[in-house]
Amino acid sequence: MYDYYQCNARDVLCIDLKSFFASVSCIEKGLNPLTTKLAVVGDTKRQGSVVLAATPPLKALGIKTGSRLFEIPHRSDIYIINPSMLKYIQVSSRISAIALQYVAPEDFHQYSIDEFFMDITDSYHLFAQTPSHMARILQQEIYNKTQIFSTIGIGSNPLLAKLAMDLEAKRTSEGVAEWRYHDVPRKLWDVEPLTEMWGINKRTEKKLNKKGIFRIGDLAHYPVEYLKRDFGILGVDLHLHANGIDESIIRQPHVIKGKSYGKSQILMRDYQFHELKTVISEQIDEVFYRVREKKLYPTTIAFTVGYADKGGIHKQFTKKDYFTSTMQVVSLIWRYLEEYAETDRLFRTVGVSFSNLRDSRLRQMNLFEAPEEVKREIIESYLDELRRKYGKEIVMRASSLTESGTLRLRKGLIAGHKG
DNA sequence: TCTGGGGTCCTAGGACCC
DNA sequence: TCTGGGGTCCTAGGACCC
Repeated sequence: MYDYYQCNARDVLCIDLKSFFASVSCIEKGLNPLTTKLAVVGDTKRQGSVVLAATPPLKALGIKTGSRLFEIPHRSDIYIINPSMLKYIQVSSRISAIALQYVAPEDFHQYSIDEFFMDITDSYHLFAQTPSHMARILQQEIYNKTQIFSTIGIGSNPLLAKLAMDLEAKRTSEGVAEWRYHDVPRKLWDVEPLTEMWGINKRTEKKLNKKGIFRIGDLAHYPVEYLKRDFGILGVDLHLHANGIDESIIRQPHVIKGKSYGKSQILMRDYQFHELKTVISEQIDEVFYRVREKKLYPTTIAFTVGYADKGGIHKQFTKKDYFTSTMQVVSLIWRYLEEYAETDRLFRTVGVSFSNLRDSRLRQMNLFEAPEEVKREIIESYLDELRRKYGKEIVMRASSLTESGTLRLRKGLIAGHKG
């Protein structure tokens, strides 16, 4: 047993916007999310497309996030629509702004587009009697101003707040639940299967089951040294989390270790090998544009291509200096693929990712750098200006106009979704 | 009836240096 | 000459999140 008196004792809220994409899309159409059957899917034209969000009445029919479009029954009372990412981002920002009326920015953490944390320890007194009261005030205000329902978990640390939200608040009609350390044995330890808990998915569950661990309580009582031996740091985290312990404090955000920017796509059809070069170029162009906007250059670039049936190639390259142009990266990748890809097979997925980013402002001009390189950089920065002025898609490579180009199709898409 | 897209973190093993 | 060991960087691959 742990001495919970030694642990963080804060008042943290974890707020989840209920069926967010689906709700926003309903509201946009003047429909009520609580009574309408609506699903937002990645792309309505693809039968295999995944469901990104579904309203509660549709979920009641067995359709959930991750279901496939072809699993949704053909019925006149079911709406199936494409995402409107711009709209979702707008609504999400409005809601975050509401939350920021109640905490200082450093006590606020946006976890994803539809989930955020607030440490209200120092501020809730100004607005409410108790943390739970504060949660209800916030929930009500979000609803009044946006028509979006939220579920809120309250806990003594971010983990307990998240667990309270996932495992209890979501299942109640009011959508608020509070978990303190003393609730852990009663509320957390009976949880089963293990995948119910944040941080445990199928693979880990399987490995834990082999050890005879089936409930979170089993995990909490399993000797931590064995978990450490078999799972490393993750094993220690599993042990602590099963005991409700999480020492992170929102005001001291952890530094992200290896930030990366990437772009990946599942292609609309199977591609032949020679067609890939265009797509890869487009992706690299886009990611370069994004990192340049942040005044960064990558020292490591990675790419993945997946065959249509199965398997694929993943490779990363690191350059002491750093990569500065699309051409440079494309030719490196292409040379590799020409040598190692099975060029007579068909391809279905492509992705690139940049990491190990360096601040370009610190850049020292390398006197030995090929003049061609410098020229390309100048050209790219000029094109960036055009992109900023007229939008990312205004500048297309000539190859994008060929059959294999995807840019024209993607025009009007944001974050890979139809906007 | 294959296929969302964007991320983060961890580990193991090899290369290389002192 | 069968031998040391630690630090750092890099790559591949796995796992999980929303």
